[in-house]
Amino acid sequence: MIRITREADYGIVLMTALAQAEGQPRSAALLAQQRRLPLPMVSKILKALARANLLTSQRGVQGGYQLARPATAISAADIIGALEGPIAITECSDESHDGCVRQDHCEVSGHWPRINQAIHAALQSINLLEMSRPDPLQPLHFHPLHRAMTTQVIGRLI
Amino acid sequence: MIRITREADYGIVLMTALAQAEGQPRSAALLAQQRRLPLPMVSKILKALARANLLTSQRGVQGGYQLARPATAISAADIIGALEGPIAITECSDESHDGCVRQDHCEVSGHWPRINQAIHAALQSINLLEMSRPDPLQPLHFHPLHRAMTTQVIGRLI
DNA sequence: TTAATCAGTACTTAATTGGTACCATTTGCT
DNA sequence: AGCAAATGGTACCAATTAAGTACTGATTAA
Repeated sequence: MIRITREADYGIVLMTALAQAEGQPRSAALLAQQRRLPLPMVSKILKALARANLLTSQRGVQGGYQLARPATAISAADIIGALEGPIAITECSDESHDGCVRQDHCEVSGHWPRINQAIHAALQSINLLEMSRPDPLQPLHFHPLHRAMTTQVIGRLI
Repeated sequence: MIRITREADYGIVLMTALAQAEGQPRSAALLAQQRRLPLPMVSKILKALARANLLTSQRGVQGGYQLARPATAISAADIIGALEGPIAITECSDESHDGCVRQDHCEVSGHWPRINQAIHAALQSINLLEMSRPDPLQPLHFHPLHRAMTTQVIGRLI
């Protein structure tokens, strides 16, 4: 129903791998191998995370990436935000709103910030340590949201 | 950072218009004109909302659409879910997870449901009546989330 | 000096979205 | 009965975006 890009998805996978590395630097190649992700993508994503100051990088032999802060101080919102940039939930929510031709007729524009904030708060409430722990609260294939949506939207499975 | 489709965006605009119609049926053409949206899109969206039982429809002359329930009983999650279908936030979160080749190496898969639920709860906490009211709490062009992301992601404006 | 590693950018291909067109069906009105 | 106003359904095209690849440059430790 709401999508993040695969880049952000992979980003979280990689960040959890680094969280489990306990401060040891890990090369892009090793992480790609561990998580079975294509190396060029891994490389690209790690670079972006480093530029967003979520990772520190060390070049050269024995170099690699490590978390820039403790895992508890990195949220899902941090990671997703770093990889997807400041694209808000609708077009009206970014600065180009000033040019929105429907501005005068759009009664909800003032309410999107509230929705955005709610989502942002939800993502910020989940930190990397929580995501890195195995032992999820729920069995692996139980997806409550998905089921809820499936029953609601009859016959429109994509 | 997280996106919904324009279809869902328009959907909320149209639902607020219908909420303000106070039970009077409104035709797709009228709504398109009022909100300055392309008629074919409006038509398509209203049809989907009716199929999801958020609207009732009346064919023929003087027909149109109206809310199937009170505005307080319709949430942002309902509307977005009806229009975007049960696409969860990542691929791993839908039923095809069973075939996910990275399953054994993906440590976060058990945590996505938690994230999805958090977002779903956030969207469900906002109902249509709130969205339909003018008088937003904040001035029209103040977008806290966007600013936060902008400062966080330096040099990667898209 | 050499090999490992990160940094940056440009490019190609595939998928998705936004939007349109068309025709069928239903219904009220004259 | 017939007409016009509506919704219902489906198929389709074009434009945008995302996913993934390739290549070249810069840095560092041994």
